[in-house]
Amino acid sequence: MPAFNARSPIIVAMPELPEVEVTRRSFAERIAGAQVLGVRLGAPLRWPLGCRPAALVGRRVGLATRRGKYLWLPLVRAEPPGTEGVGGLLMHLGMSGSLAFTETGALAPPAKHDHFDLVTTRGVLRLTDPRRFGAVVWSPALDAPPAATLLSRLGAEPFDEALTPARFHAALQLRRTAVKTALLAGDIVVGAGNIYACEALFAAGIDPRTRCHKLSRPRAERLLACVRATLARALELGGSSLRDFRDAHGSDGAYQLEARVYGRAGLPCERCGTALRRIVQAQRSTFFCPACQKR
DNA sequence: CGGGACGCCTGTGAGC
DNA sequence: TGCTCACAGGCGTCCC
Repeated sequence: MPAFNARSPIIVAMPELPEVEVTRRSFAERIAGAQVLGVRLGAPLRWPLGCRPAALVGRRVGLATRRGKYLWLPLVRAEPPGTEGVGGLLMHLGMSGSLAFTETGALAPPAKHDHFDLVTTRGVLRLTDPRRFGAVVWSPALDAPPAATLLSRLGAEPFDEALTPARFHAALQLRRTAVKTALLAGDIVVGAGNIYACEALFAAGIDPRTRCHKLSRPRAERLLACVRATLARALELGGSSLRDFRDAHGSDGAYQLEARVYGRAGLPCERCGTALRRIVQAQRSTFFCPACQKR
């Protein structure tokens, strides 16, 4: 039983947008410029790779980028002359995946849940994913299928300044579903997974069952600010945990989130003392304070 | 066409 | 103490 007033430390096993971004930063510059020597495949992931592993050999690794929770690793073909092509790997960590880049010579042999190794001249990029919801998919270009198809459904990046309060509010006006469900769906704004969606709605004082189109402009603006603040805070924590990880403390690189509502059903709201509730929306648990969060 | 249900997969932990 | 089994979740896909 957690202490009465303590926030529950939640070990975030699933990679949310902040952790994906921290992961990207951890290897992007170190692997950029390397040449692909080979690919090792383990158990199948969500989708097949989509090309022969040998087709990647000799390609030059570009700078990894992120869109939503997807990572794009450009693999440039330069030889022979006249056959230049960008192409690359679209990667997703699912809910239990992690990526680690290990300098050449220090790599452990692949274990049970290591499903993909990109062996390069600078080291090995390895995807580990116990539940195998993750994916590594070849795409001939970022703006061609299958990458473009997968990314086409994504909403705005949460920190994109083009996502103004007015645009956020306008997008919500077009929806009749519950606001929590819309946040999770990620087609208006990406990045708020189940935990962050709950936490952001609590911070904004909005009942997760509120229909999107019922939200006033000021409340929509407040929600957007809270989504951003929640993700920014997690990004800070993710960054600090990564440093801990490098210092050889954490064993799995997980970081801790101070949850005010997530996983705390029955415990008192730390703002008003009312017992927090758990409901199910779109097959997912939602945690909220029935007193602080208004429709 | 919006919106909700389903299923993939396996580690975890509650309950017997 | 050991076993069973529901549950957790991102998100593409299917169906109403």
